[in-house]
Amino acid sequence: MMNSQPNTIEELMQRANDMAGVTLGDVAMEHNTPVPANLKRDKGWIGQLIEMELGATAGSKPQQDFLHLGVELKTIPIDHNGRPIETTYVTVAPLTNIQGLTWEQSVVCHKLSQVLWIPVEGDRSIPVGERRIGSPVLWRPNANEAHALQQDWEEIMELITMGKVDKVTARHGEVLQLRPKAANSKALTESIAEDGTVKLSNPRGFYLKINFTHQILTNAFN
DNA sequence: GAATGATCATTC
DNA sequence: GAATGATCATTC
Repeated sequence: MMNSQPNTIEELMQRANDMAGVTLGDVAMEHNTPVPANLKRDKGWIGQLIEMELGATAGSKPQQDFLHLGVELKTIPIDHNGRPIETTYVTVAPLTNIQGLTWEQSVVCHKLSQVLWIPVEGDRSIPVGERRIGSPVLWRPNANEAHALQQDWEEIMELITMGKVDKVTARHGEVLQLRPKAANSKALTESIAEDGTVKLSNPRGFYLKINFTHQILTNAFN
């Protein structure tokens, strides 16, 4: 069961605000969806449940969840202090055909231009169905945040362009990092070699670091 | 394999 | 306890 697409940001925010304080179990019941005992084999379950509730366009397209509203949806697990428990996946990193690609043209920039954050209790000691949804945060990066993101993105993409993708670790970047994003460490995709030819590497994704998303949530509630 | 949704689990 | 590298389910 899927709610209809919201027509305006106001409508989207009203739905998001209506979820605040509600448990995942309550939302799941509305959608006749069984609640998993844990997320080991259902890592995307919460995200997909919230998509149903808010009427996000289901699909695997590399674009914002609410394209007509210019909004990307992200659920984010938080601990009892409101600090994010996990980094936030943004998108797959392009490893080929990237000559001339600018920050402004990048999928990272587009997806992060406006994000609706839905905090959800993520402590593993709380049964999934009893975890409560928090107050939503509609965020647009301010000048400092946009600059930090662009800096990291440009530094990482430069290394990829130079054929050094396999030398980039999660330690690169202040707010944005590159990490594996694949079924497992054996998965391969084309990338650029140091001599400019094509080679194979483990697919990577861009992730937002915890300190960055924590600041976003903190700024919104203070 | 590639894209979505992410969290798990081992290592620091 | 936090962060990095590894992994899971699903769709096409």
